Amino acid sequence: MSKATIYDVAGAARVSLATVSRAINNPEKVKPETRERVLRVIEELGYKPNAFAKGLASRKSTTVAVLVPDMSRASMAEMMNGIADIARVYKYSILLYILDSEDTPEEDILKEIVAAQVDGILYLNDEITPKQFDFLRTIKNSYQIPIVLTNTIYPDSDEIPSVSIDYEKAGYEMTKQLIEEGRKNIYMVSTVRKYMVNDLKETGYLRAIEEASLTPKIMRTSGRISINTEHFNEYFRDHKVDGIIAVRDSIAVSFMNVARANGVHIPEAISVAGFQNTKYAQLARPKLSCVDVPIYDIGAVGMRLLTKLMNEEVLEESRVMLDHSLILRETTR
Amino acid sequence: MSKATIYDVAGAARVSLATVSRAINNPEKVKPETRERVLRVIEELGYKPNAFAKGLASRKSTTVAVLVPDMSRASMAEMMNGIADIARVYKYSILLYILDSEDTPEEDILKEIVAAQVDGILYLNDEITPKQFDFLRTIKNSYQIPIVLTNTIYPDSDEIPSVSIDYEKAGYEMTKQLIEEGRKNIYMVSTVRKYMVNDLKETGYLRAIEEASLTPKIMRTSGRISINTEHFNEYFRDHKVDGIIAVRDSIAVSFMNVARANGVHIPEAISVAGFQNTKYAQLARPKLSCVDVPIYDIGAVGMRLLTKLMNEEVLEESRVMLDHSLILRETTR
DNA sequence: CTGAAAGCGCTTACAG
DNA sequence: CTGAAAGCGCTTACAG
Repeated sequence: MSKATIYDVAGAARVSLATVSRAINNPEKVKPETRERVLRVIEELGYKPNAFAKGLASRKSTTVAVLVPDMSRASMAEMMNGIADIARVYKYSILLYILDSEDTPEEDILKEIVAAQVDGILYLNDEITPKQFDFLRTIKNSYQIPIVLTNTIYPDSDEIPSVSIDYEKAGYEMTKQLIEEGRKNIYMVSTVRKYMVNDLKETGYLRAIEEASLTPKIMRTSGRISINTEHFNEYFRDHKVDGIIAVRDSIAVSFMNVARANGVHIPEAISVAGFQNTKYAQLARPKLSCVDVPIYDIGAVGMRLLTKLMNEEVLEESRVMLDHSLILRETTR
Repeated sequence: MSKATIYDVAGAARVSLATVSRAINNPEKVKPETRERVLRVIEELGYKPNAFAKGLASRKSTTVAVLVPDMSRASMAEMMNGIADIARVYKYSILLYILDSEDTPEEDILKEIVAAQVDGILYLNDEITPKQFDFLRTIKNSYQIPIVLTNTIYPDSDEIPSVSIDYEKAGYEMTKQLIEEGRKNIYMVSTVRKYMVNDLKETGYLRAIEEASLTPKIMRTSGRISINTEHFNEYFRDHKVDGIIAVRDSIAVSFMNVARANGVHIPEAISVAGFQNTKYAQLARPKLSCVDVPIYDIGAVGMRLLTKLMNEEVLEESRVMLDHSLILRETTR
């Protein structure tokens, strides 16, 4: 039961270890009979090449690093599913690096990744700061490690390929939807921290609002429910609101709760929409209208793109935008 | 910027590569002056040992495999955070293996893990079937790889250490709580599939129900919202219900939605409770009462336990139960 | 305390 | 098509 080595296989198949290696990695270079004999022995012995020896000798790891700045988001898990499924198809292993949201010692991570000799990197988050982007660019340029941004886009630069949906367009469309419902005082509820993707949603929102000659109103909240509650309460006292587009489903639901507590009916008085189509949206009452983001697919396509890059194939496009759709349920009319 | 090797360091520090290796791994075995000189050079060159060479030579990978049968659960992400934080402290890397829920070719995964030479394995899920348990036992015994079960317990066997809360007790306590509220027709809403942890919750429920001489009523649902809805509707037609304990928060919320649609008031007519204290529970209206599971801690303690095992330390206890608590919000009275 | 050398299990030109 | 041999970058007894 202890692991067989390539020598064991070579001995049992009466060939040299070089032939065993070839039978595995370049089957076409070895005579069919020999190959089959070797493969049979491999099967019998349950042989599997030692990943370290292989990595050391070949300088390739068939491993990708997945950098996750923050695992706490619900969508991360689903994206990981997409990544893992494709990784399995292409025989890549996944090394997971969770970056602390605040004090990320990026130098250390960099060293770790380099030492681990990963063949590629997937950066998966809707937030990416200029500093983080520079960090990724350094890795890419200094060590020639291909990188794909997953579910985010870095503006004004095609240096690092990305996979996401067209968040600007999605923001535009959802805003347009509320405008067509006759809403005049539409707020976008965005986040305090600088999230690239939320910026795009805002841009889309602003475009639609301007086209309709309405007044743009952007409200920024923290992600924390307790703080939001107070924040929203204020708005009900001081402002006129008849439409809300939140950058996340959970924020939209949080808003609805406050609205209800203030005796406001949804969607009669206010239309509400979110982003992502999470379980929160389905579980909420009334059921939340939102932008559906194909998060599994984003992960899967991102990983697929990375395999191409690692294979040194040429990409047709460096910014892949998957299709999204508006799911209109009960919080819009 | 291309990676320095141990030879570069040795050359620059005017020592042999053996000394460099010792300065890193067994600092006490090298004279302070020499050590400092070496360490300074390492710093200057930005040297980081090649993980493959190190793994190959030492037969240790400082890598742990995290086996995740299903990434889609919200709690998984939070548990991963706990694991990753502790892994970082002890300098372990994380290799992520997501098992397909259905057709897991366990043999393949086994081979991969063995080939990857991981030092330890974390199995993280609330479900573990006898088959999966046997699989883990095989790995443990045949390859001497330490394993820790995270957020699950395998009954009647201490062979594999585990970290979780006392789900039986939690189930008991929550049931007791509803009984003390005067509820007589308390249902436990559990899952169709065989989840070990849910079995424990049921056991606790049954114990409390029996003690109070009530009739136990276990309803099994799938995890899917649409199916649940129909299922719950039936219950309202045909059964008397005044208490619901769902094995997951999301199921509890789903139930509440159906209750409301049937004109039933919560908590006046029915007390409802869930498990986990997820964001669903906080976002729901009325706010859901539930058992709080310290999921981050479970991950962290699980990883910590694994480091001890990998270090061949003796464990004081092989079943670690962390504290839980009942959070009584608005769905109980 | 330090160095020379073997060895970890593979891949890959280089011959044949 | 196949084999002998060097080499990947480390660790670790073994001497000294």
